[in-house]
Amino acid sequence: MTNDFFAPKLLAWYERYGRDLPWRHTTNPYHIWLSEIILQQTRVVQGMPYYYRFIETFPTITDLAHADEREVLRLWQGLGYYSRARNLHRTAKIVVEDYGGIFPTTYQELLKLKGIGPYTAAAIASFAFCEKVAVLDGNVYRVLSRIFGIETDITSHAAKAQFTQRANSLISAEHPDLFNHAIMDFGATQCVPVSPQCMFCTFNQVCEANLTGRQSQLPVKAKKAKVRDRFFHYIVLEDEQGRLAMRERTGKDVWTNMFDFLLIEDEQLLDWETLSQHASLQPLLPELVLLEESPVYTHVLSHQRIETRFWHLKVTRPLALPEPLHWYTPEAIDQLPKSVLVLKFIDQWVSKITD
DNA sequence: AACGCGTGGTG
DNA sequence: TCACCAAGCGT
Repeated sequence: MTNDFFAPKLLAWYERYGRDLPWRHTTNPYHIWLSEIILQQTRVVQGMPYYYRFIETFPTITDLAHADEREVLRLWQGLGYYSRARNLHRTAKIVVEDYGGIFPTTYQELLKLKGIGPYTAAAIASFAFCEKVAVLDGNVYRVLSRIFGIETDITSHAAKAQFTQRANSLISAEHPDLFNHAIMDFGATQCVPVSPQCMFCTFNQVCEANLTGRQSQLPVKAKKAKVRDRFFHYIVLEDEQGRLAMRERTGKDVWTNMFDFLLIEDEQLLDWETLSQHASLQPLLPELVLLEESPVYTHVLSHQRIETRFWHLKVTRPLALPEPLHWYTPEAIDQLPKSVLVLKFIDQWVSKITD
């Protein structure tokens, strides 16, 4: 199929079958930026409520810039990939402080901002400023690899260059914004990864994958590495006023700047006999009574599988906590950003104390 | 330049 | 149970 034929056909499909999504009714770069960050590696249904909550809580980028990172992370809680929230906040501050609150308007300028890579820069540039630059995301890889029968491994750098070129050679000059919305929507709803209904596809007479029955083989994608197994023992200290000892995570591990409990990690799950000999517990043990040993929670991330047991302990006398732990009331805990793993424990703990 | 970074849904 | 997927980015 010729290049000239592609865009009109795609746009005709979009006009009829495109989804009606809130961020498609605006050219406000702040709203578009926010939606694009939320939607990175995230389904529309999962991101939608977060989009509304952020717009409501931070109506302008200035409001976002003036917030505490903790508040931003708390609002992001449950969405995952939390560096997106940290970078969102950093970039909001930079735009407000260094750009006078005015979002950069070109692909090249947008690329300089933290958290904005090639995909997001193209999305904002085209949707907010109608720049003629093609987006390249998982949908676009899939659609182009199938229609044009491209067998390059899409995780490779060669593929990135090849598909970028191809997409930019196809993009509509009159409606680059609509074209980008359309090709992603087409991938998301028609040219789906598994069992696409090619019978009803507007491209089925020209699609290389359909014509040769290779839908399930395209796009070609290298296998991911196996996930790592980890074993967490969370020591949950509760004082006589019903407060819990929590700390902010630091470093480059998962859940940076989010809150959890005193953590003992090992190569395997340990029983209390062994766990209680751990050095970090020795100064505390004389003041502690073991209340409950939770079942094992298996928390699966894209790259790790974390088996966790929570050890709920009560302190019998006022206790000076070792840094960086601090006591938090249930109300304070609610305001802290927490991983879903920690949330699961907190939720059953709260339901227990409130009967 | 591979790898680390979440969560929830699906077949 | 498991592999794979969902609008990627930073290092």
